[in-house]
Amino acid sequence: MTEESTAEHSTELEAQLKAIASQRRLLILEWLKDPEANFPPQEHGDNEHGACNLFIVERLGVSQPAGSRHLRILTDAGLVIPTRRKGWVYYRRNERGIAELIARIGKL
Amino acid sequence: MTEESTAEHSTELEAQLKAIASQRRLLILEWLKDPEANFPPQEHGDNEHGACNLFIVERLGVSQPAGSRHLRILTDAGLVIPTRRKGWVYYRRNERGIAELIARIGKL
DNA sequence: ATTCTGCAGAACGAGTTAGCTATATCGCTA
DNA sequence: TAGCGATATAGCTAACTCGTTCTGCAGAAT
Repeated sequence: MTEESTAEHSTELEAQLKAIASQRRLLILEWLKDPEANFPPQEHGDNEHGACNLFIVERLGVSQPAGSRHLRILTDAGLVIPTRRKGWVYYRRNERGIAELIARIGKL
Repeated sequence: MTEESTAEHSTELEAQLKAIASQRRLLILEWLKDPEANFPPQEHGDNEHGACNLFIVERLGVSQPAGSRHLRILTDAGLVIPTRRKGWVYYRRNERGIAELIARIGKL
């Protein structure tokens, strides 16, 4: 940490902006607003953790590695949170990170 | 227009997001908040129209064509407004466009 | 223990982006 | 009209993005 220059800040903001500057990733964030409505049923309670990689990949219509990378970019940007559970990885929105990004952009 | 799918929306939003997903273009927008403070003096009143290409280029530390393209990307995204005047082109923030973008992102 | 399933990484190709130099255009001035 | 200064475009290269397929790894199930 101990970032003092604004350059680091800008770099992080830039990474977040690039993360959402993609139609597919915008869709993922939109779908994750309501996992139960947008994805097939999962085991009881698992929707609380979001949706698993496979469902997202299928709905995006891209290969599994491609979807995996999109989710990684969103994760690295602090916009989604992965949860490993019983062999699957569920992704849910990081509302805090998203709110922070929105606040930063609001100062544009 | 009768846009039926949300794709059109997303595409335009995506273009705007890509426009600001660049450190250099973020800097331009920041500097244009206060042209008088960030750029050399120009003819009386001209700062009201923003700053000319040359000053922005010099401050960015890139070649003139590179700066020109950054400004074009911001213009196409509706985030800055060019004003031709006496052989120069002054650029100023398009506060309305910026506010619209911020509002859209707020719905993330 | 082996096998199967879900996810992530490596490696590659196509398309895009960002920088440069050189050249063209455009408006003002003489 | 000719010339000059400020911008924009053309053409090129390097680097990055996003898609693919193939491979690797971890945990569950048989």
